[in-house]
This record gives sequence, structure tokens and C-alpha cells, in this order.
Amino acid sequence: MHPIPLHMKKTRVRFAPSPTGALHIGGLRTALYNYLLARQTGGTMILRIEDTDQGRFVPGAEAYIAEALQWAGIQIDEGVGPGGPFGPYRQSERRSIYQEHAQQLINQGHAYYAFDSEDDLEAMRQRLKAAGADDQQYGVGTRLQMVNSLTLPPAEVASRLASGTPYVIRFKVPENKSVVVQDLIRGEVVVSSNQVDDKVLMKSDGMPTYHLANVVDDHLMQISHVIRGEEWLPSAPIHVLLYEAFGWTETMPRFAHLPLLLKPDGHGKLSKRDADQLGFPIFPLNWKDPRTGEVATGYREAGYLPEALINFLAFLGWNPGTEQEIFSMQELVKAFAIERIGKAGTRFDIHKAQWFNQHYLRSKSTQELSHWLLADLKNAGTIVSEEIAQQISDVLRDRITFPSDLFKLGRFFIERPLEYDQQVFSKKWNKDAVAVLSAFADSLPSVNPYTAEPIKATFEQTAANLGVKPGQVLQVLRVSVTGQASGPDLMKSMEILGRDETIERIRTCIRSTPLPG
RNA sequence: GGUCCGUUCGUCUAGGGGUUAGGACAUCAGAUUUUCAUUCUGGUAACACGGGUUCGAUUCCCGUACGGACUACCA
Repeated sequence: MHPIPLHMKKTRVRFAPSPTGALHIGGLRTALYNYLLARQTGGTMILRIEDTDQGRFVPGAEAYIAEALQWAGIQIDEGVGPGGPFGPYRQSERRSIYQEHAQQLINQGHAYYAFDSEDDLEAMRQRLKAAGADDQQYGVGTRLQMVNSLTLPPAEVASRLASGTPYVIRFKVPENKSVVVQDLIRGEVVVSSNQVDDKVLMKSDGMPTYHLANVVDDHLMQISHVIRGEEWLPSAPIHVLLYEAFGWTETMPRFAHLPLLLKPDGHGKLSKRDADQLGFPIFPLNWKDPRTGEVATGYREAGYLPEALINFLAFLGWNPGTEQEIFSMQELVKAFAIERIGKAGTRFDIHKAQWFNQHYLRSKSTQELSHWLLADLKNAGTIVSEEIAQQISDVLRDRITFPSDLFKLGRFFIERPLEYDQQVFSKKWNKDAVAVLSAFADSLPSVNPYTAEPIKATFEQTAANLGVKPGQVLQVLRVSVTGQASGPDLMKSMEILGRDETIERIRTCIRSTPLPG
């Protein structure tokens, strides 16, 4: 079989999360970049689950990841979920494949059995540290001092294996080689193989480590581009060495190591532990930790629209080189280019995400907005007509960042004020104000039609008749009707409220609020 | 400690040997608005430092500093 030259290969990218909990926002960005490249090139987006660590497996995590991707609009073409010709796509279901490949490396002298106990390894590290060695790794310089098939007689190795003594399979890193990683974002990264340690390939529980599994799977699944976080850059040389040992260099995928997403203070990468500690979500969806029962807020539940999150995320580390900021997924697919991904770590600033959200929220139809409001009202035990909900939504649309703001800011339309803003009343609640309000309430029944403009004219006329400037009592009127010192257009608000309700609110206020002194 | 990666306004970034170093978010001011918000206009604000190379470096090279990642039988 002849390998297909890389440049002719169809783009096949994978997102390969580990089901150890919720997907975090950095992972979502990684998925997004993979997806954009796949779509742009007419390639395939694959979801592979890297569940080789049985100890860290978290029930529900896989379903969470699938739901999060779907919510974000990242469609999976192949892999866990849709299936495909290169399955299974869960690494835990591919044990025998890894075993065969590890065996192949052993047969070819690229790997060996190691029987060292944890104590042995710890002792080795202590010894090296005490000796002042630069590093304390199991590798070129130390492997011959350890308990493995390189140091044990063949018969001893065979008998240990036969008797079921626990062992791992380690990669035998070649000596004195310059390992070159070609990175699409960073260019050439060169490391001496002497710096690379003899990584464990197969663990004693029979599962592969990430290093083996990822290389074997990417090869077998014909992955063309490995786009992953920068935290993988240090181990990329191992992967390159593995491709070489397997004889797969011709078809080795291209690497792109994404800049890290940093905490807002720039110290350290954003991690799952930061969930709800930083004042903004770090997970796409709410996540309930099955062990502790704690719930971490997700972007979806916090009121972020998927298109806003995607737009925001796309710009964390990438930009189109133009001054356009607003991109739909379609536009991102067209404009995306790996070469335009930056190198430096990116601090996470939620303000911009909020701005994107505000932008996208405003572009929604009044009807869509009203559905959010209606849902919140229903939750609060209130039913209003869709027509009213739309009127409220419309008057509020320029004042909201999240859908929930509709309810927060529009609540006064539904509920009569329980108290009145004292800042305003302490200064402006006086005889004149009461006189104007009272007269205004009296004249409201004859306003025709009962809409903002005539209401406004009536109010101004009423005030003028009593020798008061409208501006002096407008604040008071607002508070009497809404309870609040600020809000949307008052005249329009009174229109939406309706004639009877408005009159009632003004009268109630006058009745219940004594004049000072 | 070692290896690797990085460093343009507060933040995300454009740019690139000669520019008034551009945009966005945030912030500030003014205008509009009956309030607040919106909107509009304007402003403050950046090439980490030191050496080279060069007629000229923010841009190229080398150091230094600072930051980050990795350094598991985790991914």
C-alpha cells in the first residue's frame, strides 16, 4: 500500500477530549478551530474519546461533551455519536489495537518492558536529584540502571511476564538525535532526543498512555492535522519519534499547537478548577459534578448565545487581519486560517464576550426576545399575552445583555411597585408634584388614542397648566408608575401598561406617600 | 532546576526596516435622550530591556528580564 502524499490527503481533523468532567472553554475553542478547518476544506470533523485513564473517568462527561458541541453548533461528522469507518472511536474499546502496536515496537527494538515499582522510580528521581542532574527522567541516561528487559536476562524477562508480574512498556528513545517538530503556528521546534524520556506507552493495567494511543489512532484514522493546545508542545517530539519508529513519517499529520487561554490576571492557564471562581463561566453548559453534587454554571445557562460565544472564542488567538469583528459560523469557516493564529497566550476577558452577546441578542427578532421573557415570567408564575411580552421586549431591546435582563428590567410592567425610589422622592416629592400627578391622572381617561405621543402631550399640558415645568415632575411620575428612578421610555411604558393600570398606579402612589414636613 | 514556547494600548489584536503604530472591548469626556441605557463624536493609552546588523529598527539577529507550558503507569 502506498501512502498518500500529505498534500493530497483529505483534511481529517479530530477533537479528542478526555471524559474527565465538563468540557472547558479552551477545549471548546480547540474543537472550534478543528471544525473550522474541516468545514473550510470540505474535510471531516471527528470526535474521539480519550478514555484511557480509568481512574479519572467521570460518568456523564461524554454526553456532556456531545451536548456542548451541539449547542455550540460544532457538528461531528464521524466518531463517537455518528460512527464511521475507522471505529471504534472510544480508546477504551481499542485496547487490542494498542497492544498489537506496542508489541510491534518491542519486536523492532523500539520499546521494552519495564518492571520498576513506584518506589524504584521515586528512588531514581531522588538519586538523580541528589547527584545534581539536570533532569530526573527515565531515559537515555538512566534506562540501563533500571529493572527492565534491557537490563534483565531474557529468561528472567520471560519468566516475569509469564508469572504475571506487573509491567509497563516504555518507548526506547533513540540517542543523540535532533527531533524536529514542524508546527504550523510556531515553525520548527527542535529538541534533542536526549531530552526526551522513555515514556510509558502501555500502562500496567493494559491501557495505553496518551502518547501511544494518540499516535496510533491519528495514523489509523488518517488524521491530516493535529490541532491541540500548547500544553502538548513539549511532548510533540515523543510523538514525532513514535511516528518514525512505526515508519509512518510519510503520512504524519501536520501539527498546530494553539496558544493557551490564560486566567484574566495572566498567571496560569485557565483550568476547570477556575469554574465559578473567576466570576464568569468556564464551561459551555451547566455541569453537575457527580461526586460532589456541585453545579458549575455554563455559558448557556448564564444567558450567552452560542453564536456570541463562538464569535468571541474564535477571536481568542485568531483574527482575520481585517477590521471585521462580527462573524457568523459561516463567515468564520470562510475566513479562518491556521497561519493567522497567534503564538502568545491569551488572557480571558469576559467583557468582550458580554459585548458580543449584547450584539447578537439585539439582532434577535422581537418575537424571539419575547419568548425568553415569557418563559421567565412563567417561571415566576405570571402569564401575560404574547402581544404584551413583545411590546415590553421591544422597548427593552437596547438595554439588555442577557435574555434574563428582559425579565429583570421589565418586571415592573407586570408587578406594581412595592416601594418607590427614595432618592427621587426625598428630593422631588412635593405639593407641586402631587398636584401635577393628580391632575394628570384625572386627564388620562380622555387621552385618545391612549398612546405615547398623546400621553406625553397631555402630561406636558397638565404641568404647564399648573405652572410647573414638565421636567421637574417627570422623575416623580416615573417613580410613581414604575417604582424606579430609571428605565425605558416612560410614555411608551405607560402606553404598554394601559390606561387603567397607569391611573391606578399614580393614584396609589399619591395615596400612600405622605408629603414631607 | 531542566527543556520548550512566548512578549505591540488595561484586554484581544493589526502592522511591519522609514507609519501621525491602525481597529475592537474596557475606560474617560462631549452631544442626543424626560431618567438610565442605547446611539453618535472625541480623548487617554502600547512596540519589555540591552547589544548588534543597517543610512535607519518596534519590525531582522543575539543576549537579558519577565511570563507561561511541560517535566506521571493524567490527558
